[in-house]
Amino acid sequence: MPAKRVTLADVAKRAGLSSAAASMILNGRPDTRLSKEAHERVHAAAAELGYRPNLAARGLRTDKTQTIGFVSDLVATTRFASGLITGALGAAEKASHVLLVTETGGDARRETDAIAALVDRQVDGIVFATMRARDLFIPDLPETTRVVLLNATNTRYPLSVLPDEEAGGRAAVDLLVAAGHRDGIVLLGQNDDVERELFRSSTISRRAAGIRAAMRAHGLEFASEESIWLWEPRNGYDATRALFERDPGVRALVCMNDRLAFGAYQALGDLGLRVPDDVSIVSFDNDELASYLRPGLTTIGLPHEEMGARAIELLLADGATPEGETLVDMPIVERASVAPPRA
Amino acid sequence: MPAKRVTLADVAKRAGLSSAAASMILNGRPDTRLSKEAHERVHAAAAELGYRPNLAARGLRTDKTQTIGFVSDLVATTRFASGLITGALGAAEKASHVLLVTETGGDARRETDAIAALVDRQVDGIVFATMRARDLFIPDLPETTRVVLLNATNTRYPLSVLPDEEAGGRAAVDLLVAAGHRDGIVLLGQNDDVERELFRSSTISRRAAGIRAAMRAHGLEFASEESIWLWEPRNGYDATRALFERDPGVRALVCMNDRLAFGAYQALGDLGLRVPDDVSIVSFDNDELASYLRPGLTTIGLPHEEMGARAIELLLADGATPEGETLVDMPIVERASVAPPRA
DNA sequence: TATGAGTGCTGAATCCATTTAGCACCGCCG
DNA sequence: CGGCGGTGCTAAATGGATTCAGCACTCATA
Repeated sequence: MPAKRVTLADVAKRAGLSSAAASMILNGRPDTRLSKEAHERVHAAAAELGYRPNLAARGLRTDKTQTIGFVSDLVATTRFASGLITGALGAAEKASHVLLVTETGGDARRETDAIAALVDRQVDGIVFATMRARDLFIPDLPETTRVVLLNATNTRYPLSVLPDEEAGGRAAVDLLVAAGHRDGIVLLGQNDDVERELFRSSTISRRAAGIRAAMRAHGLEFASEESIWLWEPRNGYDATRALFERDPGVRALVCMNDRLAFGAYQALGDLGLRVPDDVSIVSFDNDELASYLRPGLTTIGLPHEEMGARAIELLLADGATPEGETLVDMPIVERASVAPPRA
Repeated sequence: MPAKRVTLADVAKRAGLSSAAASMILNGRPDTRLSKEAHERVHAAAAELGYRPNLAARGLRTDKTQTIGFVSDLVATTRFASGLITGALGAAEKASHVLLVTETGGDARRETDAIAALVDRQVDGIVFATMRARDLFIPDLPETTRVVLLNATNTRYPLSVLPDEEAGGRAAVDLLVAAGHRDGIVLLGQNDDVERELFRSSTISRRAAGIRAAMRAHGLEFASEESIWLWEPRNGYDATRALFERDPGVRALVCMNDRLAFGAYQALGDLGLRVPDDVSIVSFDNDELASYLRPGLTTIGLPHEEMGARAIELLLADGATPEGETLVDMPIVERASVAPPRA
């Protein structure tokens, strides 16, 4: 690239036309009456000079920047967030847009600052993503700013993209039932009696609702429900050990997430029990972990990337926007942790 | 926020001054001779109206956008990339900058497009990050664009940020030696005889070099070196089983990464061997996994976040820039996988 | 031969903040 | 009283693209 930026005026001059004409031609305006020759000359000149429009100047005039703000509470911690970003990045790229990414740590002040920074840069729209789907607080925004919520909901902004947790929950149970399980099924992580008042997050309650609906539909009941506050491997381990000491007849585990399942694997190993011969396991998230486990963990995946992509598509789709929630299917990834119950 | 954007002219009018004066005051220009009253009136007006400068307009004039491009080959796959981004995001936020993030998948064409998109938006600088530190290809850029490489090197752009793998490699071996290991130490993942010609990545070869240097310094030799092409748990599992079938006298494993170590844990478990009583393990990366393992894996961490932050700091530091490579210390995270060798 | 429609294009305003050159005024000195 | 230096501020240009209003022509029609 040359030292001096090539401007539209340079292109116009080389083509022997006004910059007005050059602008219209390069933007492919339909109703213009410029000659074929003019078109050719301008395009040739632009190509020869390596012209690239200055988007700051264009943005100043048109109030469109081809830039989308992506506000996330956490990108580092979970792979979930980076999946969302990757999906969003891909969709944005397809639409020749670019993503201004910010991270707020869930802190209201940082969130306000981040939004100000984005608005100052005239983003065309903002995607708010959160890791623990909740009703998100959103500061005031210019009315023209389009907003899509990703893994979150908000009363003021109706457009949101969520995983279809209800269906996912049902799928998990169906998997077990299809393998022949009816008794000794335990729900690991959630206990509605204990947690009725607890705010976990709206998507998690849908997951639980789906699980319960499927159990009812099959006329089954959980042998027990284990409430676990923190869904980390260590807690899954402890809960599983305690569970089997109390009730050795457990044949299947529905784990609320893969980390819990990972802990369960470890506990089962220490107890001399084998997956899936002695106990079957289904879980949620399709964490990286799930593929590392031996045998592979069957899990209902969180469709991060597709969700990210959908959010951008929704943001960019003008006109026919599907109001309300967009539910994205959770993929059922069957590995090797489910088998018929031992006789 | 009001429907119409507040412009500098609005502020100036309300303060009873010209926009030139308002601009100077709001930007805190030092040598200006405007009165104290003028300062107060302008600041008051700006506050009352909620004035926010239009950065597109400013950028057009000043060629500074307070925006940094972050080009990464992969953000989704490894947590490594998101750590880099998080670190970069934090440092950028401190400096009131914002990050335009793009992902290229390592594809040259997407890379070129991404850079064009960033240059079009007049970014102040670009950070190129790659997951597998390599000599990165970078298309032509305007001469004024500052560039920092993150986990990569390039002959044309000397500024780069890398983990101090050589020191990290030495630290891993030192840990084992300090616990009393001298014999039966195996290097899992790398075999210089086999891989001499193989291009893995420049940082990995430094890691290996550090490991070897420390062994030499202690007057030790590996009982064996296992070459593994893909550093995934499955491969670590297979290699470890084969290793112990061949040589049951192995007392310690230096794993080239945590996923390999994870596989080794699984294999050891299946073989009835315990970590760290029967065999000690040190590894690299401080993957999320490492904390999930039982007992916790002692590992030399990749300082993602600090690296990301340093890259931004380097980019923004004008003047006294440390030419060349900035090496970031790898944290030694001691958990429970190293113990004195069994007698 | 005006009149009108159509064709191909341009001039100038506009978006908003920054910045340079310089105006108007004051008090003071010789 | 003329001139000089300092003080406090403003007009206008600038950056680059978009866009509206309209100019200068040609050709056909009444």
